[in-house]
Amino acid sequence: MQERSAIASSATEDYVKVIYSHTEWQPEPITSSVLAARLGLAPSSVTEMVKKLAAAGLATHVPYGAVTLTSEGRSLALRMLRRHRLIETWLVESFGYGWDEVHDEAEVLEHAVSDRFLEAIAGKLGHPLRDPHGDPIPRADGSVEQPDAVLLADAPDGFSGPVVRISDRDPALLQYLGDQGFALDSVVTVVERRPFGGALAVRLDGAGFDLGDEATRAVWLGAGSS
Amino acid sequence: MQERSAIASSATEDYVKVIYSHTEWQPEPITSSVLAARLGLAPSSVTEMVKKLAAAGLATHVPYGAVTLTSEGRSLALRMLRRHRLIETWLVESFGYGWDEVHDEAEVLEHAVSDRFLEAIAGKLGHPLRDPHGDPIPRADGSVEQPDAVLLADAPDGFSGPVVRISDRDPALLQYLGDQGFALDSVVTVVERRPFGGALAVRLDGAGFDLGDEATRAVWLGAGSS
DNA sequence: CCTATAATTTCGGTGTGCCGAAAATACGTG
DNA sequence: CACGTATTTTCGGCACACCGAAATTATAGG
Ligand SMILES: [Mn+2]
Ligand SMILES: [Mn+2]
Ligand SMILES: [Mn+2]
Ligand SMILES: [Mn+2]
Repeated sequence: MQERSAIASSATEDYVKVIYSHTEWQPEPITSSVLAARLGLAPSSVTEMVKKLAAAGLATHVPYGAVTLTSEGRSLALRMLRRHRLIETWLVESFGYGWDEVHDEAEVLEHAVSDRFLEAIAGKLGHPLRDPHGDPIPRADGSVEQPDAVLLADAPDGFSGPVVRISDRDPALLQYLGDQGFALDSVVTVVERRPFGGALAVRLDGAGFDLGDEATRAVWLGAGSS
Repeated sequence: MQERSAIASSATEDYVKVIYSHTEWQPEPITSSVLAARLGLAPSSVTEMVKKLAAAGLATHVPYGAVTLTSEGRSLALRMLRRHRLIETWLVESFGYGWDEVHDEAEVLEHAVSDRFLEAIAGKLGHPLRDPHGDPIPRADGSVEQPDAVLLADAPDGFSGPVVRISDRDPALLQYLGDQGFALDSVVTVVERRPFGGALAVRLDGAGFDLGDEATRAVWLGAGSS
């Protein structure tokens, strides 16, 4: 019999959360260096910690290869994402935070609130299934509704569809896009791809924008039409 | 020029909080061993940590003597007590927690919430000045209203006064007292002290109780009459 | 197939906060 | 005032999570 799922440190919680969420909207498995970059840590630190995750039965790791979660690791990750995203939603709904202001606060609170408290806010919010950025909120039983979506950067000319998700990694970008009128469910149409790796021209509510690489790699569009 | 008040670790925050609150209702300064007991740590750990607090300018310590806070330590303590007690109040008022259920959750959250968040809940609560246990909530500017009070164990026979504070250290005791009808502002009268270190007979809302040592050392009464 | 380069891991080391055992100190009693 | 006891401190050590430098491994181009 192995270690009965012991209480994870907040470092452990952050690792599995990042490992899981990396493959949420894209299939590419995560490598040590990407994991290090996302966590803001040195690669050597990550290698060591990943070994500990493996020893704890949360991850598997082929040396020099990708890091994958075990089913136990996945359920811890889903638990943490539920926490993170419910807290973000609650900060927006109940405290008037902007969608560009919630991430850092949630990043800390997700490790601190009790299950009782978390389920209380889930109830107050009516058990929402997506957070302010369109990321799916796993249910308490670990099930998730993952929407089909196309990265705006990959959408063909003429494609049109609702905004399904905007990555919350860069608050400044979120604020910019919010100011421009981008919101979940607003419909975006790809007008034209400027030549030589230039910007992507899109239309939103009748208005036109040129979006750079960073922006088009942060926005996902749902089932639409070409 | 010394270290500009650096961000304190949650260990540091807990130490100054306990040091300060020990002299809140009683004048006796705190010693290493009492501090260790309150924190649930070994005395040797406390000695070392107190040295670090002193080095950080938060406390002063006469070897083999008492631990005292500097003004900087005191203001950090007040900041933490404001956090702890506002969070406790909020859990009771907005989440239906019982007064015996809030302490542990607050103990964690006090280190995690941002100032913005804390002041938001303070506003929602109407800037209360005492928590569910009667402990004063310091204002954001660091000022406190400390009520005059007598420990029930020290009150003379015939003394009568409103409950001003009940220590939140023992949840089981809080629950018991709550079940018996004890609440802030309910009036308690000391009837008689049973001989040979026995219980203390009190009256509350017409009903009589015999309270043991632990209970009478946890309840404070306000200005009353003999 | 061989090698240069980039990614990854290993290794020695750090800071924080904790512990138990042993040594030092304080203090009440005789 | 001296001594035994209780308190406090010192000391060596540990767990956790991190780092940079050096060593190792993968792999892509020639
Ligand atoms: Mn987020
Ligand atoms: Mn989010
Ligand atoms: Mn409390
Ligand atoms: Mn309290």
